Amino acid sequence: MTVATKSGQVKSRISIDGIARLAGVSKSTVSNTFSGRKFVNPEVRERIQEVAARMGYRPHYAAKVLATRKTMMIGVLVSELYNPNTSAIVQSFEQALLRRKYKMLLGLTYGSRERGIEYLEQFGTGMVDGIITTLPEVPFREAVRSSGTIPLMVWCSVAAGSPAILDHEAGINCALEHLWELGHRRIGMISLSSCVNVGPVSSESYVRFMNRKGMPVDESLLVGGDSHAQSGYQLGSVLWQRGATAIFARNDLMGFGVLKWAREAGVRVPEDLSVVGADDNPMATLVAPPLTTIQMPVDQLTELTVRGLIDQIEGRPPRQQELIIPRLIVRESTGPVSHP
Amino acid sequence: MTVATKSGQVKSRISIDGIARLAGVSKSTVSNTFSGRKFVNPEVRERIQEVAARMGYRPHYAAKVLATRKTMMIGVLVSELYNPNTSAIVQSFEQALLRRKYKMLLGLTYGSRERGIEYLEQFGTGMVDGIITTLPEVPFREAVRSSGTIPLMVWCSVAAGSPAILDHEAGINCALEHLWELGHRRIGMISLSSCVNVGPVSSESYVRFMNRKGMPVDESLLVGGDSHAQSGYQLGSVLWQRGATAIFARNDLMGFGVLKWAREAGVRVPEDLSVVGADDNPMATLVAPPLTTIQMPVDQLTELTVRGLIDQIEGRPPRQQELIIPRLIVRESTGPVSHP
DNA sequence: CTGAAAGCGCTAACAG
DNA sequence: CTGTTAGCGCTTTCAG
Repeated sequence: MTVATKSGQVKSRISIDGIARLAGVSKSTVSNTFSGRKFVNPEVRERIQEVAARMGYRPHYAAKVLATRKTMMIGVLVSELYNPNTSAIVQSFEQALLRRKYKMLLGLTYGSRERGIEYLEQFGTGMVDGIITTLPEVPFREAVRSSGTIPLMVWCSVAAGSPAILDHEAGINCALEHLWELGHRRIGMISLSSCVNVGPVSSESYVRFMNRKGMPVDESLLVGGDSHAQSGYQLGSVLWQRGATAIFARNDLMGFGVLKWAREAGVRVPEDLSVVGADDNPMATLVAPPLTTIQMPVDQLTELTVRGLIDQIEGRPPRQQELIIPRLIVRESTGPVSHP
Repeated sequence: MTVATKSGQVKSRISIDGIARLAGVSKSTVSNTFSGRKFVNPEVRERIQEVAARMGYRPHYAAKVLATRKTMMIGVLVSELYNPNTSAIVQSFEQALLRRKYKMLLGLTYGSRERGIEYLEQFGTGMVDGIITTLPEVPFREAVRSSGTIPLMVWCSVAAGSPAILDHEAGINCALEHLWELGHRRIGMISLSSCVNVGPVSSESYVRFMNRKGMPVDESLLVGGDSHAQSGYQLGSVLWQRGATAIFARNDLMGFGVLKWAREAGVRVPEDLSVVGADDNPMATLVAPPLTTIQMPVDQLTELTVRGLIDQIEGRPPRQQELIIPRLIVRESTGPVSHP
């Protein structure tokens, strides 16, 4: 094909035939020297490479894909990048993928189911070799349906037989136990309202914990947030008014929000109020005070899901699902209850 | 092509020929009903759509690309997603791109020139219709060379005739003027050491500013950071020891770092020390105290560069370059000098 | 309005 | 070890 550039000259992207002709060999030989799949006489190989370099030849991606049925791309779907933890996940995926020579096609949906479906359908046209979705708003079965026959992995989903899942209940116990030991008895929790795919709901774990401690549960201490700082900011105030001496936010961003509210309201953390988050968000050390949190071992989780996906793409049998146990990271936002 | 799934059944991805045969029409008619480029008899069209739906047909991406030479993908290159401001940029690109039906192939380089080149070369095989790079470590000319003939836009670059650039000097003046008015005379600045493509160096602007004020400049107040919070953390201490009463960090992440250091060192912000950042990082309202900063109008910048790129892809002439003037956003990290 | 045929650029048997 | 020959699935003239 020839392309006219604005400068008026005509640049023609040279193809494998051109190189073959110029080097006086056949297409297959050129193909072989580039793919390295077959041995090519060093002399001719060099000649070919020389010509290719001179002409600025690059094997055309789509043509290769069409012939080999391999795109070496993976579609990754997340809601948005506003949460630094999500960015960390995306970044970690990119690394895990690149290690295996795959590239990442990133789709953001901003919580829109429609957009998610749209992306899945497009990915399903053979745009990618596999898909990873973290979308809470589109359940596994539907994701599979929209994407067609492409291998698909859903992030930390209980339902989908994903290769790795986080033991949320263990994480919750971990946080609650920490607070309990510091003497807190009125512990507020801000859970994530919209979390499909994630297994048992946080509040159930909370109730179980309190039962185990022989403690009656005050339902008014259990509220649902939308994952953004803003909702921590609002709910922090609510929970404080209801007499909480500690707040467990189910993600760090909301934890940041309660920290911000506390600061403005003049309640001291951790002297007056303890707060723990969850994620181990990259920013958790930068807020004031640095946030105690339940760690999410991002790299481990992404590595396992990518490995699982590639296994599936390459036809290997699925491995045992791994249950990742989160750990507590104590920083400065938690301390003993003050007894007035 | 047929694919054997692990369940033993054979799923064959149906192609346009299959649909044509089943619907009793020719390939071109099927093609036309899908692309909508030509009128197709409603009856026939419906029959085709019915068959296609029943068979789960999807036009194959690579084949279409090969035939049309349009990938509808744009490669975006950034160093990493650790800085929430970078994430905001990426997110903004995704939106601007999606609005025009383009998808985003995201490459991260972690500051590695090699990785950047590698990505550019791969993009250059026809994987994308255009490229946007924000990489400071690979200069425009080299980026063009590695990517071949693909349209390429570099983020806010002075050198590259990009459609939008930030007026850095104006931003610096803005910050400095604000501090000056608050009575600060010993103002430390943490600039970004590795910023190619970005125009005049920050320290020069600083010197010009001070000259204008008739103020001798103390070179020891000018230090270079690496853009991460850690370097703000260290350099904050250094600058404080050198007697700075205010610090201007050339990005918010470093600003967060000096805030963190100050807090640990017991220096109060803004009573003892004022700090201003630059970016208007999404996290700037969440740190304590909320950071005064020089705004980077991310959406505007991305919209302009995307528009410029698409213009170039579709052969439209380049438009006038726009100079974006950043503005000051005053929050709580700056205040009047204290005179001891 | 619909069909036939010729590619797009590359790979993959299969011969030589 | 190298060349020949078919496609991969879709678009696109160009006739009918």
